[in-house]
Order: sequence, then C-alpha cells, then structure tokens
Amino acid sequence: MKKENSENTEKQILNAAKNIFQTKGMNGARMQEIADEAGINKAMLHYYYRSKQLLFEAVFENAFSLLAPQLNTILNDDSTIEEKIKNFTYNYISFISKHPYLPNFVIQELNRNPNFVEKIQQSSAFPTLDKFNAKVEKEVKAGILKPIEGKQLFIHIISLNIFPFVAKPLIKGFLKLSDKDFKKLMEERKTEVSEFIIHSIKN
Amino acid sequence: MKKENSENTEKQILNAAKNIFQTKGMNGARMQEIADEAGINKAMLHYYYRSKQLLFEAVFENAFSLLAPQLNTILNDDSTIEEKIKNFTYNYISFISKHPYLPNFVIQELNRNPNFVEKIQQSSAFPTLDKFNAKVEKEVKAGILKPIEGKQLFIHIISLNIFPFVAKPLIKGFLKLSDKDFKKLMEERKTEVSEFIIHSIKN
DNA sequence: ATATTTGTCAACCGTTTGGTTTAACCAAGA
DNA sequence: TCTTGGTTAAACCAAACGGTTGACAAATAT
Repeated sequence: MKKENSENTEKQILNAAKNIFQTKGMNGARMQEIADEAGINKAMLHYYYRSKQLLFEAVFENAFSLLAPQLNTILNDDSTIEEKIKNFTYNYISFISKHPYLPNFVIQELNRNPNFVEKIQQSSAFPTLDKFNAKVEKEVKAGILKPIEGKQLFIHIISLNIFPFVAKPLIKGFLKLSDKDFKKLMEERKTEVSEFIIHSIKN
Repeated sequence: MKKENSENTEKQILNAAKNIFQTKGMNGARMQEIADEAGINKAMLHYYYRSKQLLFEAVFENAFSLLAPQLNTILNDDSTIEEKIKNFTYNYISFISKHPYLPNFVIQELNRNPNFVEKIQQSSAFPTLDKFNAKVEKEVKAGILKPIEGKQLFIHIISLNIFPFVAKPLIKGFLKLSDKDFKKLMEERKTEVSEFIIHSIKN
C-alpha cells in the first residue's frame, strides 16, 4: 500500500491543484484547500512539490503545454490559410469546451507576472509566427487573399476563438444566456467564426 | 485644512485602491499597500470604506461604469451598423489604451465571482442588445448586410477589440513585440478591425 | 531478522493579514 | 473656549496562511 499510492498521490495532488489553481488563481488558492480536494494531508503537498510556487508552476506549465500544440498546428502545418482557419476554429472550440478554465487561467497568470512569458518562451515548444506570416504573404501575392498582415490576421483568429470563453460571465450577462444557451452558442461558433473570417479575407 | 482634505483623502484612497486592485486583483491586493500608495494611514481605509470588500466593490463599480457607456453607445444610438462598428472600434481602442488594466480587471473579477454580474445587471445602466439585434436584422433584410445574427456579430466585435488588451503578454510573446510595438499595433487596429468586420458582413 | 527508506499524518511554528483600538493632535465651526 | 471631525502612529488581535517537525507504519533492502 505504499508505492502504488506514492505515484497515485502525486497525480492526485497535481489534479487537485489544477482544479483549485485554475478556478481561484495563484493568489486565491489555499494549500489546505488543495490538500482537502486531493483528500490527503497538507504536508504531502510540500513533500512532493516543496512549495506553493513550485506546485503552481507545475500546474501552469502543464496547462500551457496543452494550449501550445493547438496553436503550433495552425501555425506550422502545410495546409492553406483557409483550411488552417477552419480547422483551428473547430478544434479549438471543441478543446476549450472540455477545459473551460484553461485560457482564463493562463491569461490571468501571465498578466500577474508578465516575465513568465520569457521563461516559457525558451523551454517548451513555444509557437512562432514566421511560417504563418510567410504563408499569408504568399497567398496575398497569389491573389487568393485580400491584402492583410499575418500578425493582424493571427490576432483576429485567436481573439474570435478565445475571448468568448475568457469573458463568459460578461457575455452570459449581456446576452442573458443560461449555461446551456452559452454552450449552444459556442457550438454554433465552430463554423460561424471561420466563415466570418474567410468572408472577410478571401478574394 | 480639514474639509478640503476629507474629500481629498477619500478620492486619494479610491485612486490608490484602483491602482492596486486593478493590477493585483482582490486577492493579490493588501490593505497596507493601498494605504502606502495613498500616502495615508491604514486606519483611514476602514474609516472611509469599512472593509476591504466594500473598498473593492467601490473600485469595481467605478471601473464597470466606465466601460458600460462605451457599449451603450454602439448598442443604442441611431447610426448604421457600419458606423457603429467604425465608431466603437476607434473609440474603444483609444479609451482602453488610456486605461489598459480595466478590461482585464473586470473580466478577472467577474470570473472569480460570477454572481457579481447579476448584481450590476440591476443597478447601473447595464447594456442591452435588443435595439442592436433589431437593427442588424433590419439591415440584413434590406440587403445591406449578409445574413448574420446580431448576437454573433456583437461577440465578434467585442472579441476583436477587447481580447488583444486582455491577452497582451501572450501576444507580446508570440509576436515578439516591445511595449512600443504593441502600442503601434493597437493603433493600427483602430481601423484594421472595423475594416475587417465590415468586409465580412457587408453586401 | 534487522535496518533503512518512503509515504503519511497530526500538531505545531512563525508570519502575514484584515481589522480594531487607543491616545494624541490639529484645524475649523459653534 | 469648547466641541467636533479628520488624521496619525502604534500597538494590538484573532484568524488564516505557508511551511516544518517528529513520530509512525508499511515497504524495501541488507
């Protein structure tokens, strides 16, 4: 009843920490609350992760490493811009619907500690825009797309896809939606958003 | 040197609280820090605002009351949809450039405490979409706009305008921008965004 | 069989935090 | 002159917090 639990406990902690940190943030989270959520003693948190800061970083890097591949796909695969937009919009909204706290958590904590960006910029497979920019420029010159800068298009795409989840309470308030309504609306956006973008940029 | 300062101190506190709360959030802010920022004694905070919670709510309502009119204009004036989009995009980006912490603060705290929405929904001049929806529908039927739902268009508009400010550190990281670069990019978006939207929806 | 390591826990520790209190001070108004 | 209201520094308080300790049992190694 030891080694089986030792691996198990560590994952239980990380999972509990994920839940608490992602809903309450670093400042709002309490070590005791994480321990309770994991159903273990508070000392165990420090036994496995030494400090709140390190536990938080484990959670954060885990969260970020889930988001980065989503972006890397659109930025670096060989499909056309139109295909990229359609795929990303569909896949990203599906993905976030399953992890609704993720984008807000990442954004909130990056705002709290902006030099965090530099840290993760080096380590993990941090997305780069070079290939995407080149592809946009190429399709613009070929007359497939109307003139647009790659970086502006990129911001358009992520704004339209991510923002509704980040501002969920606000949007629910403005549009007077229930949780179910909101989910349905996001479902519609899986195609609505890509059509909206493509309408605007395609010749 | 009494009554002049009494009003003054109250504003000094609110202003200091604004700075601290908007950068660190409710959980990250410390009463002592706010007192220091205001250059007054900590007892004064409680003298004027009784508790951290009440001081925070004063700051939050103040912040929200700055944002709401921006939306109310676009939603309720009599201009065409195209004009609404152009005006809102230009004005909103100008406005937020002067108050960069505002949208993130509001969104972060609404996520932390979603039933806050209901509170402010009653009290202040909370924006409603009815008129905007009707106008969109009318222009679609008149053939001015391509078919689109008002609520989806509304989400598009606020996403494209607000998100870049909320995700500033992320965007700075992806695009490898300095603060100056970022500001320039947002300046470009004052027209870029509205053109992008109008391209997509106009017949 | 014995010793060591590893996982776990309850209790504890020092510090920070939001909030209160006290005593004194000062300027303005009655 | 006396009261009143804004202000301060300082001490104080209880609760909450992150983190540590020491004991103990189960698993592993010798």
